[in-house]
Amino acid sequence: MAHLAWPSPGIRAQHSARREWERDVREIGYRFETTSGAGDVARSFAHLATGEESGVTVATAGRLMLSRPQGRIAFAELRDWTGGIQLFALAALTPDFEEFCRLSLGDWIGVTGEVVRTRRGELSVKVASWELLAQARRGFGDKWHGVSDPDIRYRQRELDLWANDGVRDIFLLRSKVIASIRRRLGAAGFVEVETPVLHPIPGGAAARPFVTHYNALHTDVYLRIATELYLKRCVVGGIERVFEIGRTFRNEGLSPRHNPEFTMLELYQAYGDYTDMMQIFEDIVAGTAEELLGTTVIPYQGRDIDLTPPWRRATLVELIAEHAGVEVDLSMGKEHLQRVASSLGVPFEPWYGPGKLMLEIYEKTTEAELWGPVFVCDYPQEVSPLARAHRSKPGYVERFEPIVAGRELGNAFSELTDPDDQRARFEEQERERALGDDEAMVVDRDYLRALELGLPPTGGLGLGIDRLVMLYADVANIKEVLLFPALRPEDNLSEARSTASGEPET
RNA sequence: GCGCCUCUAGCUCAAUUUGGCAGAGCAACGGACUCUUAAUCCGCAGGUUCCGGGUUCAAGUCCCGGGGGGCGCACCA
Repeated sequence: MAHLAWPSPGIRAQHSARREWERDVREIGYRFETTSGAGDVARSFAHLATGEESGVTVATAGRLMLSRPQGRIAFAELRDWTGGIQLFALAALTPDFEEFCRLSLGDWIGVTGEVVRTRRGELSVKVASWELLAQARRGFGDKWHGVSDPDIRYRQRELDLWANDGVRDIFLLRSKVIASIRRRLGAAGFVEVETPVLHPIPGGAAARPFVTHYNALHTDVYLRIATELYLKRCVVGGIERVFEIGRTFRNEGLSPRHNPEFTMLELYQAYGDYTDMMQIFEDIVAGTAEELLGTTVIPYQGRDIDLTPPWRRATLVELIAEHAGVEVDLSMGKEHLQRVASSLGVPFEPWYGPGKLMLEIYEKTTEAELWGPVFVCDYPQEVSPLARAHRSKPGYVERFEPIVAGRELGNAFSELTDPDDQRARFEEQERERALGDDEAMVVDRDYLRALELGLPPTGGLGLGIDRLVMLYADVANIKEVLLFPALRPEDNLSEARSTASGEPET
């Protein structure tokens, strides 16, 4: 829907009376000490029989989500992040009973009282005292339907978190996923580090960066598009098992699967190669599923995904043959692969080499068909400037992408360790940039100097945390796993309107 | 960036095949009610139908332009 005008007439009219009430009648507490969460109370007294009074007094706080005043008696539902519990108020027992009945949905209150189960069987706190902690001057949407408008849900996530069941659970799950990965990697001897977000030149991936300006140095800097090069410099420095979970930024369009800032795990292991990385992928993805969801077979968008290791391993060439029905190989040469691409309706630029052509064919015909999980192995060197040449297949590198539900979940390779080879690859990238590839890499001399100190054989991987959480949470849109996804700013709307209506821009 | 869909009260949704007084439920506001479970009942109020033009006696509805969002394509993880 359209953006939300504020303050809207409805809001003003609805709440002027309540502002009076708050100012004149009710103090807002500074502090409230709870003995337990609302949901914790519900769980620990679940055994109470109908009509039974526990004799135990608790103090708990949260938002009022339902209110059913009924004359000399009132029921309400208090909810906090542990769950919910019914409140049971009596005119004869509850202080300021009339005001308690006037509370609005969404108001925060703290209550103390005995835990009882009502005659109708609902576990409740019998309110012996209560305190207003904050007023909700805006509504929380329909109490049955919540708020379904995605624009409101994403722009006002704080409202969405209360109004729609399950939203908060996704973010609690996300937190647990990241905690679980940290724990697993820590147990495997990996050290977590933090490398710069502001890069003098963007590197480690093929992507367009965001540019910003560093005043003190009178120079432009780039928001990182990957953590890769700094992390491998850590390995050169002797941090043999290193990882970072951090935000990376890519200056590209929004989609249900892309946000310009996203969270990536990158990990590097000295003395390892890409086969070690496959094992780590399986351990993280299946292990975390087992730990948090209780199973390695998870439902996703109406189908099951079996994450149980070991995952299928197949080469890019094999999978293209399976799904596109064509035999391809780098040895066929550029012209032949162009003809194959044309016959499949795959568009390409004239400067694409055989490797880029092969990758395009894969991405247009095969990738989305792979339900997986499957490790797609052995990419053309041409499209993998940081990966080490395959030990037995000329023209290819030791690289794989794990594909689940038709999507790349990450990327991994046996790292290129030879500084001369790396320099040549960077220079090749610069030639491609000159030909029109604005995502091609540029020569990173700091990185080359590091390689000249000696990088041992190293396996590395990247894993998109947002996409992993999407799988676990069974959601199709990345915005569902980002608390505050990128949206067009509302502030631009009035400006856009005046521009559209013919007023000159300033 | 391109294509398709969509936008009506604070929220969820109605409004007859190009058109004929813009409605309901919930929330809010006033009242009744001593065991409710989306409580119920009575009353009251609530609108720039996303914005700007146009066609028409008459536009939420039809046409043009713009904006937000969703989905798809493209690019990427």
